[in-house]
Amino acid sequence: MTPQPGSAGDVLTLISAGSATTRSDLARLTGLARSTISQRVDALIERGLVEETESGESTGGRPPRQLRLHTEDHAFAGVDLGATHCRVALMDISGNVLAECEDSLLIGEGPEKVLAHVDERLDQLLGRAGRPRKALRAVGIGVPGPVEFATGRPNNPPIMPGWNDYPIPDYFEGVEVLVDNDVNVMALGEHRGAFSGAKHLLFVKVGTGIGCGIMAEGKLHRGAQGSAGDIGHIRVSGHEDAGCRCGNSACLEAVAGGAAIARRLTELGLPAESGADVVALVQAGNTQALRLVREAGRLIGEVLASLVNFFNPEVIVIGGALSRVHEHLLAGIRETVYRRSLPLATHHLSITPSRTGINAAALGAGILAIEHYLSPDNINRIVNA
Amino acid sequence: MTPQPGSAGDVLTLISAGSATTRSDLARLTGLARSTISQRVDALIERGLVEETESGESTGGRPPRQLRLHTEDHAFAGVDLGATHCRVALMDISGNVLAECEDSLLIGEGPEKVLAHVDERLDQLLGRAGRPRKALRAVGIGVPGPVEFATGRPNNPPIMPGWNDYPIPDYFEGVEVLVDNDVNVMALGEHRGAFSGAKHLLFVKVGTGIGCGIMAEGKLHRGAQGSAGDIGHIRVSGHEDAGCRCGNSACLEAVAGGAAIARRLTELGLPAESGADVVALVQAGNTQALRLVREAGRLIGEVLASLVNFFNPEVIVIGGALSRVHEHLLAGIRETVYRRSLPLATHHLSITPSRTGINAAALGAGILAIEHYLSPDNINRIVNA
DNA sequence: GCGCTTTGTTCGATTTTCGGCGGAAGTTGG
DNA sequence: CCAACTTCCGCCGAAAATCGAACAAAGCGC
Repeated sequence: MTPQPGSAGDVLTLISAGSATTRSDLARLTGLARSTISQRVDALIERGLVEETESGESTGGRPPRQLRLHTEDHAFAGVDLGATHCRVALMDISGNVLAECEDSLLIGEGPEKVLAHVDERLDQLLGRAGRPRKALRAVGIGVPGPVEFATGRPNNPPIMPGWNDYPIPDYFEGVEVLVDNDVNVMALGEHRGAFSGAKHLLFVKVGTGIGCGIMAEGKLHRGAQGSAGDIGHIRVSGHEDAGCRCGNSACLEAVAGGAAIARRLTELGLPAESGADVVALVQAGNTQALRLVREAGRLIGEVLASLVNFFNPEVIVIGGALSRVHEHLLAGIRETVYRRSLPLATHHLSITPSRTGINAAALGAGILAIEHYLSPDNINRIVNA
Repeated sequence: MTPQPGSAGDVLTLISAGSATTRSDLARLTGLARSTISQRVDALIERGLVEETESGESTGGRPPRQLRLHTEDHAFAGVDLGATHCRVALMDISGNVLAECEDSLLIGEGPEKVLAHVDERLDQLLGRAGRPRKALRAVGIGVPGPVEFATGRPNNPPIMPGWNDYPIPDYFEGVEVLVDNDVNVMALGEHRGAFSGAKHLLFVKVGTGIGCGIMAEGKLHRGAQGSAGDIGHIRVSGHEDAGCRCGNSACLEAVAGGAAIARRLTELGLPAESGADVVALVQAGNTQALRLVREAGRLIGEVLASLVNFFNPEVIVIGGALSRVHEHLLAGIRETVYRRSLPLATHHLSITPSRTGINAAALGAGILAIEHYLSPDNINRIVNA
C-alpha cells in the first residue's frame, strides 16, 4: 500500500535530486545495506530509469561508479498557454530542454483548437528530438486561470472563454497530463531551478495581471479551491477610483498591473497597450514610464509586505513580463516590503528577479510532469510491474 | 532510517486518529497481512500504548475486538502562558483533560520564576489525577511571542522581557518540551478538535493584539523564521494616524486590537483598559462599544480578505478574548471578507467562532505534545527499544 | 444444532534484507 | 614498479520480516 522507504522510488528520488550519485551515497542516505541498494539500482537500470556513467573521483580507494537518470528513453513536455501565446518545451527526464517552440495562439479559440495545436507541436518537437511519441510519459500544462488540479479542469477562468470545466487531460490519449495555473508552475520551476534550498517561496508574476505561486514546505500550496495565490485582487489603499474587471475597485491588478500602467501612460499621452509596451518605454529611457513602474512596485510591495508578515517566506521571486525591467520594479517592491514588514520576517528574506525568464512557465510545467512521473509511488508501480 | 510503512508507529497513528478500531481495519488500511498486524498490535499492547476493549458489533461473523489508546500509563500537559495568566491542562494520551488549573501570572517575571510556577502546577495536577511524575511524557507550551520551534527559544518576543533566546525546554528535566507561539497551538487545537476535515485553516486570535495560526495541508505552517501568522502588523488603509508599538502606523493591531478599542472607548468617555473591559461593555449592551467591535471586525475582515485570496483556506476560526462577543465581531469580518474576496475562494469558506474557547491554547499545546509523542518515528523508537 | 461469516492466532514457507567475504580498481608511499 | 591500503561492488549464506494457509474462536440466522 504505502511505499517502502528505501524503495526503488525513494532511491530514484535521491538520484534525481542529486542527493546521491553513487551506490555508497545511497546506502549512507537510506541506511540500507550496500547489497540491498545494489539490488534496487539494478532494478532501476533494468527498467531503463538509471544509467551508470564513467567512474568518478577516487577518494583513496576504488572509484565509485556514478549513477544518473537515464535520459534517452523518456520525454516530457511542458506547455505554457497564455492569453495570446503558446510555448512548448520538450524535456528529458532530468529536465534538460531537448527542443522548444513558441507561437502566437489565442486561448479564446477554445480548448479543441488550442489543444489540437499543442498536440501537433508535441509531435513536431518529438520529431526534432528524434524520440517516438510513445517515449512521451507526461505533459504538464500551465494555463492562465484557476484549475481544479486533481481533474485538470479550469474553474471559471476569467480569460479563457469556452474552457470552463473542460477536462483537458482527456484530450490527450496515452499520456498523463497535469494541468495547473501558470503562476503555480512558474513557482515550481523557479524553486526547483534556483532556490531549491528554500522551504517557503513566493513567485510573483507581474504581467498584464498579477498573480502569485506559493511554495510551502517545498510543495505547491494550491489552497482549498485551487485558487490560492490570487493576489491580483487584493485591495490597495488610496486607489478607490480604480475599477477592476472583477467588479471591485482598488484591486492591486487594477492599479499596478501591466494593463493599468499602460492605460495611465496612454492618459499621459504616451500610447501603450500592454505590459510589453510599458517595458519598451522604460527600456527607451522614458522617465514617466519608469516612474510608474517604480510606483507599481511600491503598490505590489505594500501587498507583499502583508504577505511576508503572514506567510514568512525565505524568497520572493519576481517574474512576468514586467520583470524585464526588474531593477525599477524591484526597487519599489523592496523599499515597501522592508519598511512595512516585521524585521524578524525580513531579516533573511531575499527578493530577486526570476532566473528562468520567458520560459519559466513552460519549464515549470515540464518539471511538474517530470516530478509526477518520478514520484516514488509511480516509480514503485513501474518497477514492480 | 526512515520508518517502515505499516510499522508500529503507523499502526498506532491509525488507531489514534480513529481511522481504525480493529485489527481488520488495520489490515485493510495498511495492506499488510492479518498476522503481521496482530504482531504489531501485540507489540503496542506490550508497551502499554494500546488496549483492547470489549468486543464490538458483529457484522455476521465473529465480532472484532476493539482497540484504543491505552490511557492510563501516560500523561501529557499543555501550558498556555499569556501576558498575565498561566493555564495548565493535564491530558491523557487521547486528549481528554484529566485536570486543569488557571492562575494570574506575569510573564514579565522572567523565565525562571514563571517556569518554576509551571513546574509546581504540573506536580499538583499530576497529584490530582493520581499519576506519577514519570508518567508525564511530553509538555507543550504556548507563549505569546515568536519562537524558534526547533530549539524552543523565544525569538525577540516583544512582550516577554527576559525571555529572549532562553532555552525553555532545558528548564524541565526528564520530559520532552515543545514550545510554540500561542496562536499556533490554538490553531492546532481548533483544527484537531472541530475541523480536522479541513486541509487549510486559519485561526485568528483577537485579543489585546491580533495574531494568526496557519494550518496548511493539515500541518502548522511556521514560516522560514517561525514568524508566520504575524498579521497584527499588516497595514490597514485609512488609519495612518494610529501609531503602533512596532514603530509603524496603521497596523491592524493598532486599530482593531482589544487595546486599541479600549483606548477609543476611553476617549469617548467610557473607561476601558483591556479587551476584557470591551467585552464587558458590549455584553452590557453599550452601543458605542458594539459599534467599535463591529468596526474592528470590518478592519480585520479587510486584512483577512487579502489572506483569503492569497491562501484560500477552507475555514477561518475566530478566537481570543474578543471572540466572546463574536456575533458582532464576526458580522464585521464576514461582511468585508465576502465583499472583498474572490467568489471562488469564498464559495466554500466558513468563518466561525472558536469552539474551544478560553482553553484553546492549553488544549492545543497539549495536543502538540501528544502528537509529538505519537509521531510514527517516536513510537517506532519506543517499540524497537 | 448446524452451516455461514468474520476475527484472530499459529506456524511453516517465502521473500526481503543483512553482512561478511573476496575480487576489482583505484591511491599512496617507498 | 610494487606492496600496502582504501573504497567499491557482487555474491551468497544467514537472519529477519512478512505472508498465507490452516485452524480455532465467536457470533448470526435458520
